[in-house]
Amino acid sequence: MAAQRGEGDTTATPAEAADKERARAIPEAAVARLAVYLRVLSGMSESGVTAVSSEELSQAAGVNAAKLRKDLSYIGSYGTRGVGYDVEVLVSHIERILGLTRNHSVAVVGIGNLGHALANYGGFPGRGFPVTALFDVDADLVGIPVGGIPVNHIDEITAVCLEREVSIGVIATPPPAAQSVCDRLVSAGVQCILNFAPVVLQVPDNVEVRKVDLAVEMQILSFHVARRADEAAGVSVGNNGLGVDGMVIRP
Amino acid sequence: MAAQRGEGDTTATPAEAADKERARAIPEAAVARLAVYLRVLSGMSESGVTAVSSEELSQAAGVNAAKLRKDLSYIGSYGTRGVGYDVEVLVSHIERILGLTRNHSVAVVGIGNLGHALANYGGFPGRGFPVTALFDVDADLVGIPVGGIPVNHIDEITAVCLEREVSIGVIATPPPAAQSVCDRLVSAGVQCILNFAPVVLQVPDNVEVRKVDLAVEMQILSFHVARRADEAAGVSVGNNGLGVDGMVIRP
DNA sequence: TCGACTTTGTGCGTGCGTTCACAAGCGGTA
DNA sequence: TACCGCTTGTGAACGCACGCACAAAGTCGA
Repeated sequence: MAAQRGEGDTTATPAEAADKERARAIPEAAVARLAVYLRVLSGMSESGVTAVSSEELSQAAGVNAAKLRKDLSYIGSYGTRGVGYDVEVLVSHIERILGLTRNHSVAVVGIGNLGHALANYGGFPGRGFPVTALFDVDADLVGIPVGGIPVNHIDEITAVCLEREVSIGVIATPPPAAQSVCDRLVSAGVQCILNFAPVVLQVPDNVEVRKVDLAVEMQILSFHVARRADEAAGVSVGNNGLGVDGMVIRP
Repeated sequence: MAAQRGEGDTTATPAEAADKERARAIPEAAVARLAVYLRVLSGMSESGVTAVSSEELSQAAGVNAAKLRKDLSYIGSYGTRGVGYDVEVLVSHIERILGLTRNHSVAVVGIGNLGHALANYGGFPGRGFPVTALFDVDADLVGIPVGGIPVNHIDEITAVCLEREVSIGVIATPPPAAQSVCDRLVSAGVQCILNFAPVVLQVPDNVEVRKVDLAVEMQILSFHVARRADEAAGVSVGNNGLGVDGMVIRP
């Protein structure tokens, strides 16, 4: 911890090394937004847009312009002052930082409703994530192709994942099976797991887990709607119908 | 902004008002975790567990014990020192804070692969979110029941949502349709939207949007795997193969 | 009844992330 | 070539959230 930002590295290609060096310092939240910027930029690129200003891009991505510039500054200085950013240049740099240059192959475990949906996505939007393996416990499903890929039995996870060099595992199983599936994926060398099962997974330090829990998302929304309803009902900070100092905000 | 925490409210039921008062102060991040605690607690309750300490609960939820206690303190003091928390009590309080006492009915728009999966969830795990309406543009789908609910045409969103008092809208359409669908939901009075389409939605201030973007999640994972690979390759802070001070951490 | 132990609730310091504001830099123009 | 206006990149201040560490408070046993 608290490693001093020593600028004494002299090995490797200058630009490359600088990127890797920087990758550590990018805040988690900024990484998520970079992915959004990439999506917007890709759309612009397809529409023939070649240049964009931070103001335009930030609006399209739904964030603050200053925040966008700071986020982009984490990956380097690729803009032109007085002009803006070259769309293609930004796309390629963000892709490199996000590690999208290497092709990640994805395995989906649990071919239920959600698993089907994921398998049929077939190469997630924004490309670069080909689904190359599917697994399920149900013997009736084994061998049947879903989205063009045949389903393997769950016991084959380790072998198949090693063989096809799967780098990202997606868990879409019922909750009780999730941990066991996770363990198998880990033992197959998978270091990234996207978990749709409402379970807290136990993994070694070298494995990254992201979870998507639809019920949690719903409950967060529910919280906000409840808060809104309460505010509307006038149960706010000593609010008796008037503003704090008798002033009406946004009449 | 900067409203002083005035303790001069004398209206409404004491406990209720205190809750609403507090709801404003709960950090966004804490709300998300409360939902996780609720899930874990529900599981414990079903297993017959009646009491739990912050240490146990925090481990089950995968967070720091101190953080858990702080999160729970946002909703009130319902623990017993020297003992712990009563599971049922916590469950009911978290449910109230998250607004789960009122039944939210959910509409899913876009009955493709993902929409099917969502519709078949039928009342999301952890109950309280009954799916009561489905919509799609495809005339062939209209009338066909999915997960027990017949599909309506997308033009009927406003009427049906108003009639069934839908409070949460889920957008699972292709990207180009998302904004238009969103607008219709909003005009039907829906104030909470869960958006699976990779698009930045424009909504009025009084509407809450949460987005789930699978490609973004993948890309975040990709970033981490890339960072790990770089570290392993030795492109770290002046690392020449040895630890910072020549010591091997975790041999 | 009293003491010792256990666990909660929270005040406070620290670190991270966001925002502001402005200097630096570049293209266009005369 | 020199000036002007526009946009980037970033230093610095702010605010929030996290985690520590401890006092408060309750239970259990003697």
